[in-house]
Amino acid sequence: MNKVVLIGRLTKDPELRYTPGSGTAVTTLTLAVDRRFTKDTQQKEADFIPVVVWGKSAESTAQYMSKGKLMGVSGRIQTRSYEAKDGGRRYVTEVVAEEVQFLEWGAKGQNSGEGGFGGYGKEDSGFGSSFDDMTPVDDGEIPF
Amino acid sequence: MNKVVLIGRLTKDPELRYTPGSGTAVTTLTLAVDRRFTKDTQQKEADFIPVVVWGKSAESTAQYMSKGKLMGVSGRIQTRSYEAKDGGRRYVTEVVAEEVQFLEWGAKGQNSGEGGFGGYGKEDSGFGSSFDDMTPVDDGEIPF
Amino acid sequence: MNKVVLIGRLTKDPELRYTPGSGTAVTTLTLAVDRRFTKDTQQKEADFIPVVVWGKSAESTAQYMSKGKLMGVSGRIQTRSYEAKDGGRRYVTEVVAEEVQFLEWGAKGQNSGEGGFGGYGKEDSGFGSSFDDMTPVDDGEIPF
Amino acid sequence: MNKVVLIGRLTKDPELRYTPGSGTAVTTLTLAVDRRFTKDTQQKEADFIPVVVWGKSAESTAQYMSKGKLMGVSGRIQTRSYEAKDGGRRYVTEVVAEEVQFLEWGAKGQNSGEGGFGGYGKEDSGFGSSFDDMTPVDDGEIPF
DNA sequence: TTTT
DNA sequence: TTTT
Repeated sequence: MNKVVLIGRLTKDPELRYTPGSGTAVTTLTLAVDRRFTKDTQQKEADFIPVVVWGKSAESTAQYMSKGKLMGVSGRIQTRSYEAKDGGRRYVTEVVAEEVQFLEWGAKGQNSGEGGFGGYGKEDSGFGSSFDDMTPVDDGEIPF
Repeated sequence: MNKVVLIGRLTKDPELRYTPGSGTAVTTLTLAVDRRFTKDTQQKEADFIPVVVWGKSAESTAQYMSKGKLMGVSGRIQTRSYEAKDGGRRYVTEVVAEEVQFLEWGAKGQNSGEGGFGGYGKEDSGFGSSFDDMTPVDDGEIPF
Repeated sequence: MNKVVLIGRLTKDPELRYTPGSGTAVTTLTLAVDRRFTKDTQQKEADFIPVVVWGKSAESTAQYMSKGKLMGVSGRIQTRSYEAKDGGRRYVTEVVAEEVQFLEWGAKGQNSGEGGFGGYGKEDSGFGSSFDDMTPVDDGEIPF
Repeated sequence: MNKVVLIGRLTKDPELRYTPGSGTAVTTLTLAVDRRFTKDTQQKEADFIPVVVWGKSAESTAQYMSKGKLMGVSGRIQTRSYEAKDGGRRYVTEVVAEEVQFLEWGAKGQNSGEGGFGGYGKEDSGFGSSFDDMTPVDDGEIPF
């Protein structure tokens, strides 16, 4: 059993790539998730969690999400390792999305300033989109 | 282990009560949670999940949430039974919230028509509020 | 978003049926999940959560699980209603399994008394089985 | 919202330490969690997830869990960074336990061979222990 | 109607 | 650096 649910904001615009082999879409992003217990002595009050999205959802995420937008993710924790430039082994722990839900909309460039929208609600005819059509892909194919 | 996470919309305004004994606040509501696999033959495409919120969060929920607003809930599934008016035993399965997150704001009456707000985003100075200060209370005290 | 994870014990042997239409296997069971906060004044210290398992996992569950065995389940909460014999509408809230994990093994009849096994560990060559091949089926097909 | 549930086996005996400041107990361990979709081409079929347990549960975990034992954990994902010996910044993503459940028992040294116990079931008078009395502690206090 |  |  390996289950994760996150609600947080993108720290940057998501990055969409395609695997060299099968050409599967894969989007990477980092979610800033606010902590509940913000002790005053605790300087950092959010966790910055790396997320990987595969398949059609990867493309939707890259299209509709951008820096600062709110997003729900469910999935699992994955660990992998790679060789760093200094020859050392680095260990990566990240969340592989199984379902994504857009809680605020807005592509990159939108909503930046004078009056773009950005809310998510009745007025915007927005609704939480939920995707689940991701194709898990072999680890070896990850292009990063 | 008994863990639940939901994101959904209130089907009605939340109902705030206080326990007869200790006077603890308790709010009940129903979340409509959209299903992911909407097969065309499937007429109902949401689940309507009863949620109970205790303590300070109960009051926040009653204050800031209303019909149609989007809300995140984590908690656990609780079952209990009661005697119906016809003398039969009824079994209730509901979610007891441990943490609530308001993904859209707006009290009852707000946002109804001409131009109230309702979005949740930077423009609205909105941010996802997360509460966790609920006091679990004895089953017997539930006033419904 | 609608996610549930449970670890609990079967209150009875699971019941395996097949849908009239497509003949899909469906197993129903109830998990007794111990509560964490057992206040002394609280007489009931477990929740009894109805679970539905579909497809190949339904058959595995019926085959390997029995009353008292420990089981992990992940899935989602589903609500539905039906007409009771007295003509009244009854509302059901249950967990639909997406993944099951057998934490103790033992078919019905096994492990009952003089020395059957029942543990789950190295000695039993047991390992946690995890299934995910369930076929969601139309609500209307549920044969109960 | 930041929720995690894991069921997996300890890759090594857990390590119990105490924070220099307040003397709070903290146990670190790694859970090997089997993946569901084991594609044949995929050499690694488990994720190795670092877990931190605080407080009284830290001591229980160190006392009752050991290499190979099966354990359930719920909690949240935490990220932090530290300076490596080579001067570079390293980023750590780990799970902070909020609840632990021992699905197999056995201290270090026990269950090693000829006939130690290790199962978890009626025969062993075992029952799933669930702890939740952990005291979250300041990041700066983590002694590693 | 409940499990250890 | 990994468990069954």
